[in-house]
Amino acid sequence: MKKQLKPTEGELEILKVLWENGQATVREVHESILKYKDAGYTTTLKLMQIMFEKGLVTRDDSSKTHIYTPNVSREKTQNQFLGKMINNLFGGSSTQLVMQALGNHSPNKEELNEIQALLDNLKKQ
Amino acid sequence: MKKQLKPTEGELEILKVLWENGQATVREVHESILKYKDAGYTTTLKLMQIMFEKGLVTRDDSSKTHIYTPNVSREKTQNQFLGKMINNLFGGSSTQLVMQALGNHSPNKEELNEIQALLDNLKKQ
DNA sequence: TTCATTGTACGATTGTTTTCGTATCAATAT
DNA sequence: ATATTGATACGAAAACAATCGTACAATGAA
Repeated sequence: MKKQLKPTEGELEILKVLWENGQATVREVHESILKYKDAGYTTTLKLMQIMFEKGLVTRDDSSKTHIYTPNVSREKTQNQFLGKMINNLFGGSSTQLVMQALGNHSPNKEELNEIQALLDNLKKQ
Repeated sequence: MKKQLKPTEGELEILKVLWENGQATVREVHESILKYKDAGYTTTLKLMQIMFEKGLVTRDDSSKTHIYTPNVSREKTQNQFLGKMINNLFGGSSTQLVMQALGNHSPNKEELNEIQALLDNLKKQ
């Protein structure tokens, strides 16, 4: 198993769009990013090309407009970042991270129930 | 209120040591980092000097060997990174992050109780 | 056909972070 | 006194990330 490389900040923004859409063209990704920040089209393009070289995405270049697909799972990437964070910032304790996240970004009733359900499940083991 | 700048990866490693020890010399920080990765002493030194310039740490240079103290709180930094992560990787849902963290780094019984307590508290509101 | 539009490729520049070599100073031991 | 040790300062290079301009190809409309 090859160790997955850590996407950069900019790459993450692109992956986010790809994860949400399943796949996308450069144009689509770019439009999506434009909604919240300024950027040149070729900048996004270049980044996506680099991501392709790195293996973070695959692409279908059978037609003129290439279609990109994420090649790393959102879950794996989430865990990668969570792990780093737990180590660097929470002294290795995932519980600390959970507590801090819960305390600061209070979930609503429904979400609380979801978490409760998961918690119950963990307790059973 | 001045917006706190986001420490880099390397800066975070140093802050980690400072947070754990309350304060430390360059030598101490460096020894600590050596335990898990290779690095030159002057590299650590330079980084800490830069962090001083940025205001991430303060230092007491009254004696030859300077003593560094963190100048950003661990909590604030944690939240800063949590927030970024929730946005970039968890579609804005802190609950998703919590679920993922709980599911993948299972806490022990005691920790489960801690979380339960916090959860109960949140439910009351 | 010709022109405008919409794409990709890619080199070059800029900016940021990390790394390291060298100079230098202070304290201490010989 | 001088050499050694352990510290800081700092410039410069290396590595990495992001940005952009320009060239060029394909497509479709006039």
